[in-house]
Amino acid sequence: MPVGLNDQEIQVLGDVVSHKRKIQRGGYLHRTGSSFQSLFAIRSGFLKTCVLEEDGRQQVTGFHMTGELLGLDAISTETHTCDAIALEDSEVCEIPFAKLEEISRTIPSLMRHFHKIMSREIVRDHGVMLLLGSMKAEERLASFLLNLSRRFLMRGYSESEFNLRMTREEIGSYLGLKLETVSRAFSKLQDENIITVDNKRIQINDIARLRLKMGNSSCIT
Amino acid sequence: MPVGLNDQEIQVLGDVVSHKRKIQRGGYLHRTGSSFQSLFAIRSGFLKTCVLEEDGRQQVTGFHMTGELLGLDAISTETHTCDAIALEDSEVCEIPFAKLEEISRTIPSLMRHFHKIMSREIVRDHGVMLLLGSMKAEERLASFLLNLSRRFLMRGYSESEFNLRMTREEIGSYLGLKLETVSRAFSKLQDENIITVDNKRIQINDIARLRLKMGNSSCIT
DNA sequence: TGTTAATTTTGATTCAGATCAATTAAAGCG
DNA sequence: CGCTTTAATTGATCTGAATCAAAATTAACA
Repeated sequence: MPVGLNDQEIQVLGDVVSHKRKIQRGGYLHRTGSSFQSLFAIRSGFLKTCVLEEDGRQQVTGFHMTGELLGLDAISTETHTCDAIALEDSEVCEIPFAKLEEISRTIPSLMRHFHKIMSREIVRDHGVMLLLGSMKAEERLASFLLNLSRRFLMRGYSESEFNLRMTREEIGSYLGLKLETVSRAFSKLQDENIITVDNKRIQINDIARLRLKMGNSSCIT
Repeated sequence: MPVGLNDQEIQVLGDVVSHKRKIQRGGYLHRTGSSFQSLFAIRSGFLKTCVLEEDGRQQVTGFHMTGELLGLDAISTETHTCDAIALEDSEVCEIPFAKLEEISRTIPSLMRHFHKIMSREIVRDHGVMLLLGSMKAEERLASFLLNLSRRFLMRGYSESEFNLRMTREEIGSYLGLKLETVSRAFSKLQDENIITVDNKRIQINDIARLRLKMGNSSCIT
């Protein structure tokens, strides 16, 4: 159930959902090149999507949590263009895309909602492009933490204290930085008393100053 | 008329298109914050989309040519999230989005096609993220030129010789580089006899070696 | 629980690209 | 057409992040 659907829509969408699927930490929801049948709505857990380069390095294209929809990139070629890997035990609903299209034909609000979700993904990606194209290390990390914070808040969790599910290397891949640079940026923000870092546990002490760190760049949605 | 529609679809879509609009070089098709009513299909010309930062600097998020669809990002909030500016005199068809949704309800192939276009934009953005996150200057420029080359070819123009419509600064903004770095990368590729540069005129002499320059990174679609 | 493997932090050094600066070339335009 | 403005190239220098390296911490698991 994507964030923002009303009860009626959720009910109808419930009929579309063929079945639930559990993915263990480290497991794949889908792989690059595998054929596309369904979108996946995350019910619980945390996943990353990444494209694997020939030489083995991976580029993380996103981190995804409850309520988000995965697989939108695969509609285009009917083939998944990235790997989706669970960073903790997760549960997803499989939504056969053909069925979704069929049903959305009769429910305009569902169709509109689906279009908005796709559009939001495009806006998000533009935000990441801005981040990668024009921000420096510390600004990128601040932006990343504020984005996570906001998403946790939206889901009813603390916006100021949370556990990272991903490694420094995965953060670095997403932010276009090396893991050492990510680690140093964490330490720097901690030295300035803006955040407290205890390995994966992050506490934001001064969200206003963290926002300042991000600079004048547009916010990632 | 987005690339890839069949005759029947184009005809139906023709009924949706409310009117054509000309934009002079330097003119705005839409501005950040303006309300969203319509998508725009480029009939001719060349445009850039960019987000403007508070301090006046701009980040180019894309270059767009004939057959491409603009405004997808605005569906989400019903407000444009970027400026679209013509880099040469251009002509677009306005496609009222509400009408498009309505008609696509009765023509499954049109709906599917629209979904594929949105999805392709997401895939493209992931490609740019990869470029910005993991490629170095020369690789980025090679990737950019190959992408342009392919798009010109698809439209019946030469893949090996074309005019850039944008400045070095705009290329740099798109690629996350400073204009001097872009200029140096051009000169380097020319020194190696891979391309010939005469200001905005580009000639690709050895497309195979240009591809090698791009490295092993996934191609931008 | 102990042992191994993976992750994180921190320091030293290097380097790609940014910045600063000056010249040249091209594009507008009265 | 000549004048002004904008764009592009190239050089010199600086700097932020990458790389190399080592230690410390945490997680995995037999």
